[in-house]
Amino acid sequence: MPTVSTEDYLKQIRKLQEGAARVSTSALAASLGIADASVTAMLKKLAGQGLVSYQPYQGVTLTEKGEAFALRTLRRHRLWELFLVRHLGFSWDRIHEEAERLEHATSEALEAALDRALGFPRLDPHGDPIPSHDGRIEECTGAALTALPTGALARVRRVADGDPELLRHAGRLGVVPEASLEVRERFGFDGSLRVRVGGRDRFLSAEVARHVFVDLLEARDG
Amino acid sequence: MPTVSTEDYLKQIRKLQEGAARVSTSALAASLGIADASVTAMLKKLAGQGLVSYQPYQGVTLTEKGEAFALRTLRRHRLWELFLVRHLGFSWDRIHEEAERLEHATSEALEAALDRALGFPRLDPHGDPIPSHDGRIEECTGAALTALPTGALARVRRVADGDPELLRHAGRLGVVPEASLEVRERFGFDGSLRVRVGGRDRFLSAEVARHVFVDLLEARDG
DNA sequence: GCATCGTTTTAGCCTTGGCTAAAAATATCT
DNA sequence: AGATATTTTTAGCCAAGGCTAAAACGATGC
Ligand SMILES: [Mn+2]
Ligand SMILES: [Mn+2]
Ligand SMILES: [Mn+2]
Ligand SMILES: [Mn+2]
Repeated sequence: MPTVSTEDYLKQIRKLQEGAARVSTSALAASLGIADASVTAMLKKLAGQGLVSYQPYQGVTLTEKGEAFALRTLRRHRLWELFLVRHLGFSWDRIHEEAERLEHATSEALEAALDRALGFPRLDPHGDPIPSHDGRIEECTGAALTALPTGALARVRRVADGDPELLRHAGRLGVVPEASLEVRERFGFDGSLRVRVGGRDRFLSAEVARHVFVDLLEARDG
Repeated sequence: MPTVSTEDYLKQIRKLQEGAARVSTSALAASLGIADASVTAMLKKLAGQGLVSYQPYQGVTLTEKGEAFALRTLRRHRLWELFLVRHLGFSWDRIHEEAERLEHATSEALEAALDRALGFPRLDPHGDPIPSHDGRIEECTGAALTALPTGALARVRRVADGDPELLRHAGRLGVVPEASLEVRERFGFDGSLRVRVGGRDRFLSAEVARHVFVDLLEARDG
């Protein structure tokens, strides 16, 4: 049985591994808020358990076993996030820290019960894919909203879940997964946008637009 | 913030304190499944935090602060138990170990959300009282089923939650809180009973009857 | 009143997962 | 290449929460 720390390390390594093949000690330490030296020590333990492949000075990668545990924790995390929103009335900017704890207190049976109660969902409230029970996970598709031309029609697919304040802001504007929007105007000098969403015109800063990912429905001139 | 161990110790001390004023090191150790020496060490730490009053060789009692934490954990435990039954389809004999972990992963906000989703319940699935948010808890009333005379009509108030097998058995017989029953026959030699419950006659061993607590509705001759 | 017995504490050890400061390895720049 | 800067590891420390074995305490019995 992995510990809470083990689960959080593996989950974080997996996240950092997207894009870069090897994860550096310092990157992992910074993202976990833990001292570099402590991470070095932990990586040796994880390697000893066959959860990561670690060579001194060369960073880490997850083994198959490590990735399976990482995905199991991520699945529980995202099931809880959706459950908190749908069944307990939480707003999507308050669920991350709750799920961060609940994911470690979730048995196989509870995971299955959550999944069933939610109708075997494929996406969490932020639009991120929920890994399947047997460890498959869909790719995150969708282009950043910043990439859309004026006049484009698109559907929001996902909003990056890193910053609760950004989530609360986007949520108030109606920029949530499944929402349709149209790019009305682009301000090149600062990268901000005016979009039509939920029957209203909204201004989105570049900072917000960078964190919103969409599927293009139609590109037309404005 | 108390740790998981702290919460479990305080909860257990409170439980053992019912009936006996002071709780002995060995009783606590035995009930937690931890070595006596480890408990001695932990009690010193808890005393240092003002959570228990501890004098060497004299056992412990909870302080006001300690009792407040104990009741908070117990509240979360019982809210989760009820939630698992009502909203996640668990049976009442499988909820204890789940709640034993979830109780420690529950924020103030989550506690409140559970309470609301359940309609501010007063009893858990076993009929045990749920402490209020401000730390009040009702007494466990009700007489043991073994004490009822033949012909008595009663309503089940509570079933002792110590043994999952007993719970599963009682559940299958329909002996659950709120169920009405009538004592049809008493077998003095072994203390077992025949009762009418849920439209059927059921035999209850003394072992089961000892763990079922009822409110007497009417005592009449059979 | 003193020896014995069970309970409790002390002593010494362990693992987990943190920390800081210093040393070593790697990367970068001239 | 050599000097310097950055990254990573090592060394040594700590607190929490366990363990066993031995010593001390307190209750009991004679
Ligand atoms: Mn976590
Ligand atoms: Mn999410
Ligand atoms: Mn617990
Ligand atoms: Mn209960």
